[in-house]
Amino acid sequence: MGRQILQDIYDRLYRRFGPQHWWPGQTTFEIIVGAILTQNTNWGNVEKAINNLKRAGLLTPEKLHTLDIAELADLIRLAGYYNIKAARLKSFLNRLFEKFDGNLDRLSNLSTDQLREELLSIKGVGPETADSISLYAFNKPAFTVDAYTARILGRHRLTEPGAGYEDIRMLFESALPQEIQLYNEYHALLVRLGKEYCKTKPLCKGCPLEDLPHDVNPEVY
DNA sequence: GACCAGGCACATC
DNA sequence: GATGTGCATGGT
Repeated sequence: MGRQILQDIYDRLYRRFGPQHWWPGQTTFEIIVGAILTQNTNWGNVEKAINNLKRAGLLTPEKLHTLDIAELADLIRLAGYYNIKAARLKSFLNRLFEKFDGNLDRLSNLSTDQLREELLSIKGVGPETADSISLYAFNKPAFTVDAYTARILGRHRLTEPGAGYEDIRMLFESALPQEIQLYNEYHALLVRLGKEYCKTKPLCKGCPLEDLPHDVNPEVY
């Protein structure tokens, strides 16, 4: 199963939606912070929280590393789960300063696999966050899977019902050329499709994949 | 006033 | 190894 259908889906999405210009964020560090703050959270709220940090002049590794965790939690309140996320940002920063001298370039020098392992060993960084940081902050070819991706593939019966994160990631990475720009655009397009047509309550009318075999029974996913 | 959102760690079976 | 639960805000 493979290359052909995944390439076809990509082509359909790109023709419909065009380039998505991800990640929405200017600096490497801003992308990392956004990746942690957006865990199970609406992106609009994340932007407000990031703007709070920007306005306070705190959106650098040094400043956030020094900042009191309670003050950090207060600044990111609008992103939800603020106590947990403050702790997660801190655990990333603690690793960055303890092992990499606070220098993001040193993290960037790791190989794709090494970086993935390093990120996954940080408490609060799971597979999706690790891959989105690898791909969008450090330009490594790590295909990023998210809830929309799993839902879309599941509804079109392109994955087994019990497929996990790694299964889906390997599906894409083995079927597609390992190109950073392709991975970047594909994930962003799947999110775009998910937001517009493939929420838990599906709106299949007008979906660019509407004529592919699919099952919108919520029991399936 | 439900239901949802670009997850993750931890407990329990 | 699979499944359930807490974490929290603002938008629809």
